[in-house]
Amino acid sequence: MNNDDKNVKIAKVGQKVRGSKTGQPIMILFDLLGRRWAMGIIWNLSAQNCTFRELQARCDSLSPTVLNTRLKELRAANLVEKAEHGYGLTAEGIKLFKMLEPLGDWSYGWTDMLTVENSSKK
Amino acid sequence: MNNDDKNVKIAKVGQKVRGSKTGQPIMILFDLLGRRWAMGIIWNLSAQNCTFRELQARCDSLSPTVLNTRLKELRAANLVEKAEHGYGLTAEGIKLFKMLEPLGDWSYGWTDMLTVENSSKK
DNA sequence: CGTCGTGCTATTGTTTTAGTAGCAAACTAA
DNA sequence: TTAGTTTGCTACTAAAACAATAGCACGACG
Repeated sequence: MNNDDKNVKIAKVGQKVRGSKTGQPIMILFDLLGRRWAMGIIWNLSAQNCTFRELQARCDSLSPTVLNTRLKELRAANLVEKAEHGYGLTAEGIKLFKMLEPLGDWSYGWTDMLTVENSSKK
Repeated sequence: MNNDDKNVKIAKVGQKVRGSKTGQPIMILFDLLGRRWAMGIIWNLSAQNCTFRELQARCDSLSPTVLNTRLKELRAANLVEKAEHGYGLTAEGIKLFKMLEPLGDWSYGWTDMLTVENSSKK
């Protein structure tokens, strides 16, 4: 079961990340989070633990291929783990979420601003 | 010059995002930031304004195709704008960066933990 | 005039993601 | 026991995103 995880590409410090060759921690993190649905999965799991299919439903029916890939990556990154009821965030995952949390409120004002801009200009 | 921006796909509130059909602001944001180098560009611009090529160099020589696409998206999202010296963050972009900033410190501990884990668990 | 740096497009090939189907294992109830 | 569900996940194919490289139009400078 853990053998699969060996194939998951999570960069180590100093190693090349997909695009980034500097290997700075922040870039490794951005590389991981900058994959489709990575942050969405963390966001949804923060609300409550989910089974594979629940998570899939919450993430707008994303394909199981991608969900499984993301889960492997996030588990390899020690942000997500198998829990009682499906999957859940690890302690580190919760810490990360706490830092992302403010984005939730901010995003409302941000999208409002975009809407106003788009409708007012010309 | 602004005509190009019309083709940039940034979801409006309530609209479908690439994968997400819920159209929640936070998912729109995650969709935008969850594209390659989006957060890396914001991170680099927070340090100082950069010309197109400087930014390219800082972002590990990412292809101009992608850089230009990201810049269009981020400008459409009102997070990045043309500044005196190349490109820079908007006021909103700076706010966003302030929220991402804690990730920088945290990521060091996080990658350390991963390294220890990987080397200790056979 | 040449030549330099800038922002950017075009082209081609590779990688990622989407979309769908379906299977093996665990559980449920008859 | 056996049939039906649910769960986690793999296989396959097509579409989209991205990488890599070349190079062009423009303005500044000599």
